[in-house]
Amino acid sequence: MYYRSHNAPAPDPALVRDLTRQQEEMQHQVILQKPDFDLKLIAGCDSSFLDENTILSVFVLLTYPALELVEKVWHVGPVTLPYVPGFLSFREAPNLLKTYELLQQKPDLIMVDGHGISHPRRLGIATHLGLHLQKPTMGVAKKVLVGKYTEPAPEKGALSPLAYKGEIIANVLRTKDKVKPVFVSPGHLLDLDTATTVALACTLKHKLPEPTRLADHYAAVLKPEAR
DNA sequence: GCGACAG
DNA sequence: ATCTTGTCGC
Repeated sequence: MYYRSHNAPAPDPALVRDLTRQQEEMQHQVILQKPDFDLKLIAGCDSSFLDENTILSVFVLLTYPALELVEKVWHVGPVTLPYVPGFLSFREAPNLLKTYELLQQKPDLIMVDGHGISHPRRLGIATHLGLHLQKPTMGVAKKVLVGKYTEPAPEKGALSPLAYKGEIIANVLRTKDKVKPVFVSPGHLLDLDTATTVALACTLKHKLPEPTRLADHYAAVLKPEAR
């Protein structure tokens, strides 16, 4: 159960049961291994809302390791489900998948704003997208969803494991000196070490690595034009 | 039973 | 996610 403000719509128990079962089945298809790609293009994605039922999804494509922006696409669509912790993907992934189709070139890896396997059933939105696209994905979240960890050292590059049910599901990574760390986890067709290395390699002068930072930026800046 | 809870 | 004022530091 989770706490919700009194005006928020109560999630339908039957729906939650169905979505939970879907994630439990998808979980068996997740593959976590060293990728076989030669990382040349990396994508970042994020969403924002124009109103309660309209979502703006964004995908950016950057070169790696130079991190130069080569493409930026966005799409506006309706959202049906409410936000329920643990089921974010069912609310935001549909429109992100449509946006992905707009990319002229496809990335070798996708960095998602949210969690990968650091999720109750190892099916955060990054994993969900990876399974649907059959493409390597990783998640970079700003807040923890599940698991325990100790605060990493205050210097950039410091990290500590996020443990959940005896497994290390993510790395709590300090991407900037004395700034709150981010939670890096593999989504699909990737391993934790590579995800962590890439996250750090994509971090320039900000807390968020460039792919998700730019996607987040455009998700906010494009709002006026999107309406 | 009491908290915690991505975006 | 979104709503919001002032405030700190490069």
